[in-house]
Order: sequence, then C-alpha cells, then structure tokens
Amino acid sequence: MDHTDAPAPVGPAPLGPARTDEAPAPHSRAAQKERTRRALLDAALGLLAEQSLSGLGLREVTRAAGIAPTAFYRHFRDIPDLGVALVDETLGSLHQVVRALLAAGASAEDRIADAVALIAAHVRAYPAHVRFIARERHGGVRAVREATDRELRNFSYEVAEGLAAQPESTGWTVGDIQMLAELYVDLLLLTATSLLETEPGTEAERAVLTGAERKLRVVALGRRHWREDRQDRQDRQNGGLTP
Amino acid sequence: MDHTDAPAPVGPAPLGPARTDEAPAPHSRAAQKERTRRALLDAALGLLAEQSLSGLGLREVTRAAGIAPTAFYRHFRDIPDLGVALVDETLGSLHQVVRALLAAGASAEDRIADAVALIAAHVRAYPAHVRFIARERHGGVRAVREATDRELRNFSYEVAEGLAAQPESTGWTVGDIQMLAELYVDLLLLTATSLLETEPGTEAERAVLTGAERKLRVVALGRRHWREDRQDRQDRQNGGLTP
DNA sequence: TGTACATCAGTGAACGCGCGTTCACTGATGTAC
DNA sequence: TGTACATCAGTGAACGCGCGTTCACTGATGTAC
Repeated sequence: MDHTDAPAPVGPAPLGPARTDEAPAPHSRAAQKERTRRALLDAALGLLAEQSLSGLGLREVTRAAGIAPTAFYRHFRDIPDLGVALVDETLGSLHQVVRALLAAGASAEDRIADAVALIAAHVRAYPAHVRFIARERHGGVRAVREATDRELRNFSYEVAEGLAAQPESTGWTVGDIQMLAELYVDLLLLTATSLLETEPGTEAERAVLTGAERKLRVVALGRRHWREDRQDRQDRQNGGLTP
Repeated sequence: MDHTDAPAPVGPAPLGPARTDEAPAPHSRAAQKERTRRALLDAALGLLAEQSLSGLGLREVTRAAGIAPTAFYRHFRDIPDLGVALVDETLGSLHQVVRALLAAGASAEDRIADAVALIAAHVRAYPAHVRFIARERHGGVRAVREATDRELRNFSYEVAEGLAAQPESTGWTVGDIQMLAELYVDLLLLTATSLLETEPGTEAERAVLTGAERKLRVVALGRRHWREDRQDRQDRQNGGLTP
C-alpha cells in the first residue's frame, strides 16, 4: 500500500541534480508529512467501518496509525477537521464516477446497466469511503454533515448539466432537470449503500443490482413521459373538467 | 404532553373500589417507572439532535433526564439498548402514517399531494424522532442500525401490500411491486430528512415539498408505463433487432 | 382496617480508566553563506 | 563542498476530567394475613 523504497518520478526528469523547488525526494519533510497524514486518514477510515465519527477518538486514531497522540495536531485541528478532509477526498474520487456515468451507454437501457456497473465497481474498490459518506451524510458532526451536503449538491448540479445536454431533456425547465438530477443522485447513493451490506458475488448482491436497475428504469420511464403528462395536467386544469 | 394529574381511564370503569390488576394509580410503582423511562428517552432524543448515538454518554442522558446515573440500569442495559427502544417507538408511530398514506386520495395526483402533506405533518410533529431514524439508519451502532433496517423493510412490505391492492398493479410481478414499494419508502424518507433541514413556512420548505411531489410524479408516471415498456423490451429482445 | 414484611426504583460514594490537550524536548531535514 | 543555524514533524511525560460500572443503601409502594 505504501511505497517506502521506489522514488516516485513526477514528470520528465531533467538531466543534472535534483532541483530544490521540484517534487521532493521520498524522505523529504513534505513527503514524510504526507505519508503520516495518509496513515491518519486510512486509520480513521478503517475504524469508521464499525463506528461513527462522533464516537471516534483522537488517541484511537493515532494508535491505529502508529504515531504519538500529540503528532495528530501537526495534521488536523481535531477529529471533525479530519472528517472534513475525508469528505473532500471521498467525493473527489466520486466525481470521476459521475463523469463516467454521464458519458455512459448510448441507449437509455445501456446507460442504466452501465451506471449500476460503475457504482458497483466503485463501491467494491472503495468500500470504506462509501460507507463513510453514507454514515456521515446525516451524522452527528455538523461540519462533516455540511461538507457532505455541499459536495452532494455539487454532484446533482453536475448531473443536471449532463442531463440538460441530452436530447431527452428538450422542453424541460431548469427546475425539473435539477429535480431529476437529485433523484438520480439519491438513487445511486442508496444503491451504493445497499451494496455495502451485501457480499460480492452473492445472491443478495445480484438482488440489489437488479433492484437498482429496475428503479432507474421506472425513473427513466417517468422521464420519457414527463412532458406529455405535464400537458395533460395543464389541459385538465384549464378545462376544469373531471376526465 | 404528560398527564400528571388526571387518572387515565382504561375501558368502562366498574363501580366500587379500584381493582389491583387494572391501570395503576398515577403514583404507582409501574407508572413512576414508566415516567422515568420516558424522561430518559426524551432526554436522549433531545441530545441526539446535535450528535449521534455512538457519541452519546450514559451520564449525559441521566443528567438531562434529572436522575442519578445508576438509575439508568433500571431501564436499559446500555446506550445501544436505549437506541433500539427509540427505533421501536419511532417506527411504531410511523406505521400510522404509512397506513394513512395507503388510504389517501382517489386519483394518482391526489395521492401524491396527500402523501407529501402527511409526511410534512409528521416531520413537524415529531422532528426529533425523524432525525434520529435518518441519522442512525446508517449510523455507527450495529444493533440500532439493524433494528432500523428491519423496521424499514417491514414498511416496504406494508406499502407493497397496499400497492398490490391498487388496480394500477394488475399484471405486475411480486418482485416489481416490492421494488416500487422500496422506491416509495426511500423517497418519502429522503423527503422527511430534507424537510428537517428547512424552517417551517419558509421558501426552502416549499421548494422541498414541490420537489418531492415532482419526484413522486416521475415515479408514478414510470409506474403507469411499466408494463407496456416491459412488453417493448421483450419484443426487442425476441426479435433481436435494433428498433 | 392495621400491621409486618417484601419488593425494587432511585441514590451517592467510590473505582479505575482512557480521554484531549499542554509543554518542553529531540533530531532529521532544509537553508544560508 | 563544508559549516553553522533554522525549521518543524514527531515524542513522551504530565494534567485534570468525565466516563461507565460496582456496591451497599434508602424509603416509598405493594402484598399477605
């Protein structure tokens, strides 16, 4: 997991001696500090599998990271501060997934299958991160909750932009597209969370995946008939008649 | 909220002196114990507005309830045990809401408006309970998480039964109805959670409510076109043609 | 109804423990000349 | 290149504090006769 030996080459190395203002040597102060920071974040993520942030202790984290309790303060102000760092990290990696989702499959049906597969792959690759977000989205630490909310809102904006670019969205209001984007983001997060509670390769996992696909299909269908329905409702309202 | 004076009449009171195996007098041991239990649950709910269960202290709860720390053990084994009691209480009250939802409005559009109004009323009447469920559904205390999951699954079964009884569900498989029920339960819970983050009577509250109605409308639309779509997909698959 | 005894919800002192935070420190890395 | 000094990530002792849990207790409520 950590590379203590191999020097990490950053960009094309120029001839001659290492320059001082470039990527630091593996044992430079900055690199060592970064390595300890990672150890803290990873230790916290591990411990958060079984508890939530508001019950996590500073000493507990440093013990798991293998450093003295006091060294914690070189990296974070307190536990909530570490939590916000975890949110940033987690949702940064999720942004890539969102972009992949928006670029996925040609037909509506393909997009659904691709979306579920992408989510599943991400959950299996970063289970601790996903669990952390699910847990702290409504958790007991205000700063972390707000950071998560903010990031998820950004996701829904990003998804909304993607949806707006699709031909299926012609004639839709901005508000309706945003509403749809939120619906998709919530559904995908719910799917991710349910997946965490199943073992890979089991019957239960398949059930969650097909369930998620069907839910997305219901929403996609609703989307397809949205405009005609809006027209119907307007007619009914203007006519004032019971159909 | 609590009736310290008036004796609670249970059934038609017979003439003559109070019977010993009947509803106890207001200062009977059982009544007093129940009152203290309530004080503990209410104190915990209050404290859980700002933190999560895994960070809640036994002494903190007894202090807020106005009793000695040691009296806690007369009512609960530990904090998780109290958490499970809160889950039972909260989701018991929610069952009434679910039943009301299923009995609501005649047209699809009416049902949506009624559902959102019922949820909103419940959230405003029991904000602490709703927040507790949202927070601990994916929280750090296993026993509570499992209790919540179990109860929410029961909800989805109840909703599925209700949906199955509707004419719109003819021709649907049991699995598809269950899937739809889960979708509705998740949507309503998400709506409830979002409502908690808005002040009653504000613009933000209205935005959440109309957003929720629109999301439910998308799902209802998808539901209406589900069977024809299933037929389409089967045809496409059997024919093996690109449409 | 009156008396003697049993029950048990709530008390308060005491315990050992791990917590978060402070502080002066060490010694490797970085910088100036 | 070599030397002298500055920086600063990580250390370890120490602190006061609130925690969960134990225990023997008190005294009001309940029960038997």
